[in-house]
Amino acid sequence: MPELPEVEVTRRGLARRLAGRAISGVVVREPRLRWPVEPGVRSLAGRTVRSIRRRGKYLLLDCGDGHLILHLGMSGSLRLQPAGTAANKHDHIDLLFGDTMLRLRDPRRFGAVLWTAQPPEAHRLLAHLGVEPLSRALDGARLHALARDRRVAIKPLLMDSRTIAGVGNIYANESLFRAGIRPTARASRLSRERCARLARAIKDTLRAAIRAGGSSLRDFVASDGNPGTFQQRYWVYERAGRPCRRCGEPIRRVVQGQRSSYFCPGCQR
DNA sequence: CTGGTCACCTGGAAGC
DNA sequence: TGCTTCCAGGTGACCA
Repeated sequence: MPELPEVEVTRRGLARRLAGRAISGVVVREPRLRWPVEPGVRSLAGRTVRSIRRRGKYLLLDCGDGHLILHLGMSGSLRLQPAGTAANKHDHIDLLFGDTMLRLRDPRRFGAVLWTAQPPEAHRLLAHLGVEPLSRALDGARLHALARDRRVAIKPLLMDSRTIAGVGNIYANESLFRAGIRPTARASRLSRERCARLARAIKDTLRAAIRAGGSSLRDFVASDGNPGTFQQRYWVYERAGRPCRRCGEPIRRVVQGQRSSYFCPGCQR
């Protein structure tokens, strides 16, 4: 579920409450996530969380002598609750901070909790991530350069984390609508101008989603337990057959790389 | 290298 | 009501 905006909303909520606080205990109820939760994670008590950063869809908790790397997969959420709150099904891991705890819930268990003593950017899962979409590094020229020699369609390219980090299925679809580009357009055929438009659309879409608290379709809640509302503003995502909010033509659905793509045949070329 | 497919896992909705 | 099938915010591994 969580794409960049949901991870960023989570990060901001956690940073406000946890930065500078010491881990007083760790509870691992279910270590079978995307990768087994390493035994070392159970012995983090005593360390202080200095800061919380984000790279793509990864959250990085700086603990001084190492980083805790968190990923929410398809169905994960991180909530701050009073320590001692009864655990529900799928509440796999708690990080205790005195009277507060950070709790990972993840029904599908595609998420990850990893520890690394190396700089996190050097970790094998992060080392090959592409440009941060909200950074200045992503602009029309950069996107044009990334797309220029690629035979794939633009939509799967946007979702390829080695190219751009953090754009998932919802926001790839929504960004392409805003840019007026069909998801099936071949990346290499996009003009410099259309790439500039798309780069702006990606940033505008992600920023608007963050302001709305992210999207909550099934599972996602922010660290305070509140759902996001951006799903109410979708132009195309999960709107197949319904009229385009701009021109009225029915939204179409096609499948690319086993993921659903949605577009308006009138507004997107 | 590239592009395409499969696998991992659970739960909700739709179909019969 | 109950069973079956399909689908879902991700991404590493594997193949040609």
